[in-house]
Amino acid sequence: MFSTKGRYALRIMIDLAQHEGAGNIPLQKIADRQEISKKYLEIIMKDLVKAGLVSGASGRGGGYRLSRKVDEYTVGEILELMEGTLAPVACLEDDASTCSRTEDCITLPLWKEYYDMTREFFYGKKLSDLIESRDPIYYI
Amino acid sequence: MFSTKGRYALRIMIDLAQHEGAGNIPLQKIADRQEISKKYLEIIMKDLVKAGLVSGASGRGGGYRLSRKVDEYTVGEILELMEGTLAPVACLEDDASTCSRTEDCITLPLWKEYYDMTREFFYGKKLSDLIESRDPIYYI
DNA sequence: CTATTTACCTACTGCGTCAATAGGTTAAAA
DNA sequence: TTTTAACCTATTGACGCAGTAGGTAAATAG
Repeated sequence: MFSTKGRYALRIMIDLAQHEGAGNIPLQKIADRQEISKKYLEIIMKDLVKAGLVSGASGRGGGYRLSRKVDEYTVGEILELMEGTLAPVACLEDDASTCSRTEDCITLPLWKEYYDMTREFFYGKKLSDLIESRDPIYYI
Repeated sequence: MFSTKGRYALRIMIDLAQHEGAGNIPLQKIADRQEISKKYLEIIMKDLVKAGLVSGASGRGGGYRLSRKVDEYTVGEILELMEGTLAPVACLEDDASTCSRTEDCITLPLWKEYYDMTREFFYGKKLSDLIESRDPIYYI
């Protein structure tokens, strides 16, 4: 199960993408639109800023904006950033301490195959793919 | 991340499959071979028995055995039984109470597609597939 | 220069689930 | 009747998730 952090982060990124060109977006706006506590979103934003996915500006007229073009983000990198890993088992994590059974673990190839499939799936999806499939939002 | 329950259950089923024809397998044997506490395996076995995947026999000469042929189990049903669901988000669970955003949730199709892919993957793998790919084990 | 707006920072916490452990009772066979 | 093994109920420590609370720093408007 994906945690709220990963799911909310994705929704934040989509929200920012949908309001691109509107300058900096205050977090309160996103919180209102997405119906998520602003306080909690702060935690998620911190990670997104730290990783360079978005940039924040303080003060009046401040807020957040995407630091790249919408089609230059993959869903995979967003999820992996927030979840820590997309691996289905600990043995497959980057920093996994090799367990004694690794050599002839009969289930490892299964997990590996699923892991590869998962990464291909999420890294193959661009942020823009999620938005383009929807009807455009018009601002009057 | 899959929990130990799901992963251990799979290893138990593989162990039983590999020792098919040897009558009932006492849980202590499996615990020793898999290096997992017998006490903990009892919990998992209870679920497997309850679901009818294996059958247990008490008393001397007792133990557990598969209730079907090895190629009549899918990895998916074993994992889903132990994990409760394979859904990546709660909204997709069978008993999910529809949330207010379901109608125009922009991320739902993504989760749905991943969920479908996951189920196809694991239900497409038979227990026998995991074993046949390995060198046979010889008993002297 | 001051007030306002906004991001940024550190710390804390309730809650639930995971991963077991403990200690028994029933069933069946030698 | 003793041994073997499954079956059953209860308990527990640790950890992470999801969220709160309360403050400080930065930037702009007036």
